[in-house]
Amino acid sequence: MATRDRRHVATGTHRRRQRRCRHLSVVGSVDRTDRGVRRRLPGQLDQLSPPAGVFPRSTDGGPGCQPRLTGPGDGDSWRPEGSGTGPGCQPQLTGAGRKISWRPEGLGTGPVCQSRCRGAPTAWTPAGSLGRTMNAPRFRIAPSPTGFFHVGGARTALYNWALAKRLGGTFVLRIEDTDAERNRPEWNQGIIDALAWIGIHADDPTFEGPYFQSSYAEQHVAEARRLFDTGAAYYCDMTPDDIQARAKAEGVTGYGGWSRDRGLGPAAGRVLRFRVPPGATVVRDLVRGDVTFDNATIEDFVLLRGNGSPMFLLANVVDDMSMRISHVIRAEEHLPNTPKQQMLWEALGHEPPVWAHVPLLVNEQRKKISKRRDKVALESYRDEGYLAEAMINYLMTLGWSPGEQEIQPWSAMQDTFALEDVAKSPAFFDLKKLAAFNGEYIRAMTPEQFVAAAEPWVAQWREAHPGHVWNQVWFLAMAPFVQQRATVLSEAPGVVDFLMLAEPQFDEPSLAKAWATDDAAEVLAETIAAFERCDWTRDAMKEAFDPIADAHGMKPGKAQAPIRVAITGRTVGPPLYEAMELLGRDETLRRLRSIPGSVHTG
RNA sequence: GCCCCCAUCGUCUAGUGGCCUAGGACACCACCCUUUCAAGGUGGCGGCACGGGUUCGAAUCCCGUUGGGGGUGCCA
Repeated sequence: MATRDRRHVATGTHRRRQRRCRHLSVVGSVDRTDRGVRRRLPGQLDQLSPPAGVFPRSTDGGPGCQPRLTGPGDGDSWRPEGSGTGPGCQPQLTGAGRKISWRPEGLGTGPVCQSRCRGAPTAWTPAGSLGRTMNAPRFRIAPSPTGFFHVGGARTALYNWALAKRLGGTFVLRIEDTDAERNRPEWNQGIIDALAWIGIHADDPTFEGPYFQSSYAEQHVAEARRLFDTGAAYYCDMTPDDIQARAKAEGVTGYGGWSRDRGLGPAAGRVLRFRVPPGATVVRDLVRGDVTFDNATIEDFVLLRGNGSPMFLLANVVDDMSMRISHVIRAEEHLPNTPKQQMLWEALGHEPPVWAHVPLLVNEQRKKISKRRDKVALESYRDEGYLAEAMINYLMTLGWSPGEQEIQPWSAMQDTFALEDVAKSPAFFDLKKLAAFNGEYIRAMTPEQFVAAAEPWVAQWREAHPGHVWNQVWFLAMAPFVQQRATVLSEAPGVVDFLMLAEPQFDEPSLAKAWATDDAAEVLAETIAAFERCDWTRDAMKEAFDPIADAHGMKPGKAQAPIRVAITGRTVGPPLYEAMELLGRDETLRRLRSIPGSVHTG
C-alpha cells in the first residue's frame, strides 16, 4: 500500500512536469537547461560571473543611493524578532499556535528533485545567446519610486526572490525613476527598506543593485539610434492632436502608421516610432502558456519622445538586456506590453527573456488595488504591526498554494515555489485573512519575542502618556494573554495599559454595564471585604470571589462586571486575577473603592 | 471600439479524465471550554458561471455564450 502510494505521487509529479512542458511547447530545452541550472546549484554559486559591468552599482548618487541595511538602525527595529535577519527567520514556534507546528530542521529533507525541479523555470536555449546560457538565471523587479511600496510589488518581489535564491540566481533591483514627476531621491531608500522588511536584503549575495534607470538614458537613446539606423524605427512629426484629428477625419482609431514611409530624419519635436513588423508575436509565458498577438493590432509605438528622451518600453527593454535579465516575472497588467517588448528584444538582436505574468491583486470590487482606493502601502502594514513573516506568508499564498499547510516558513516556500503552479486568476487582497495569519504568527512567538516585537508601539504609548510608567516586567507577565487578543502589534499596549495608568480610563457604556445588575454594589462591597484578607494569588482570589457570585445567583463572569470595570475601566480585557496579582492588593482595593458611579444609577 | 487575460464555496485555494459524495484555510453560524473578551476544541452552512460537444466516464479536454478584469499615452 505504502509503496503504491509513493509511486503514485512520483508519477503525478512527473506527469505534471510533462504536461507543463508540452503546454508551453518548449519540451526539450526546458528539461535540459533546467537540469543544468540545478546541477550547478550546490557548489558553484560563488563562481557566477559578475554582471556585464555596464551597470556599476550606484553608490555615487544622491542620498538614496546607499543601501543602509545592515546596522542595528531603525530598519532593523522593525524586525519583530529582533535578532533574526533575513527570510526564514521565524518565531520560535514554541508557542501554543497549532497551525504553526513545523519543525525547522525537518524542512527540505524531502526528495530534492521533487521540489526543486518543478520550480526551475525555462532558461536560455543553448543556441545563439552569447554565453548567457552558462549563467545562472537573473531575475529583477523594477519599481518606480512613488513614495511607498505597493503590496502587489512586494508579492512580485517575493516570487522573484524565491526563485533567485533557490536557483542560485541573482535578484536585480532596478528603480525606474525616469518619470521626473515621480522621482524623489528619498523614496529610493523607502524601496530598500520595504524590501528589507520582507526579507530581501541588499547585502545578500543574491541581491544586486539598486540600479537607477535614469542613469542609463544615454544608452537607451543609443539603442534607439541603432533601431533607426537599421530601419526598425522611424521618425514621426505627428503630435497627439494631429493623430486625433486625422483619426477623426478618416473615421479610424489610433495613429495608423502615417509616417512609416515618409523617410523623416531626426528633428526637434519628432518622435521615434518602432516599425511593428507584419505577422504575429507569440509570448511564451510560464504562467499563461503561449499568448499570440496579431501584430496588425499593435500600433507603431513611441521609443523616443519629441524632446529626445526615452520612453518606458525602450528603457525597460534596454536595461533588461544590459543587465542580462533572463526571467521577467511581473504583474499581469504588463502582459499587453510584452509583445512590444519582445519585438524590441528581437530587433535589437537578442533572445527575449522568459516571461511570467502573475495575477493581479484586486479589491472587493475585483479591480486592481490602487493607491487611490485601497490600502496598498506595504509600509502601512508594517507600521500597524503586521509581522513581516505573516505578510510574507500571506502574500505568497495570493495566487499560489504552498500545499496542505498554508502557514509556512519562508524557507519552505522558497523551496517549493514554482511559477508553473501560480494561478491565473486575480486574487482578492483579504485583510481579514491577513489578520488571521498575523494572529497565528503573534501567538507562535515566545513572550520575550512578542514583547521585543511590540516595543515600537510601546514606545509610542510612552510618548503619548507622559508621566505614566510602562512596567515592562508586567507587560512580559501578561504577554501570553495579550498575544491571544491582538491581531496586530499596534493593539498590544492597549490590552494591558490599564495596569500602567495611574487611573483606568472609564467610559460611560462600561460603567453602565458595571452597574447594570441590582446586586452590583453589594457584590463590590463583598469582594472588597474578601480581597482584604485572602491570599494575594490568582487562585485565592478566584476562590474568594466565586462564592460571592454564587450567593447572588450569578455566573462569575457576570458578577465580575463591576470588579472588571473598576480595575480596567472596560468590560473586556485580559484575565482579571492575573492582572490584579500584578497590581497588588493596595492598588486593587483602591481601584475597587474608587469606581465612579453611573449616571444611570445616580 | 480594438487587443489580451481570467472563471471551483462569500474569499484564498487543492484538483492535471475514473481516487470527487469536490479537499483545506479565512470569514460566518452553532455548541463545548470559560473569569469578560479572546484563544482553543467539535460540528455546520456554502462552490465547479451557462450551453453545446469529445469520452464508457468531464471540475478537468474542445467550441460557444455570459460575466469579470487588464491594456490600449510623447506615464512607469
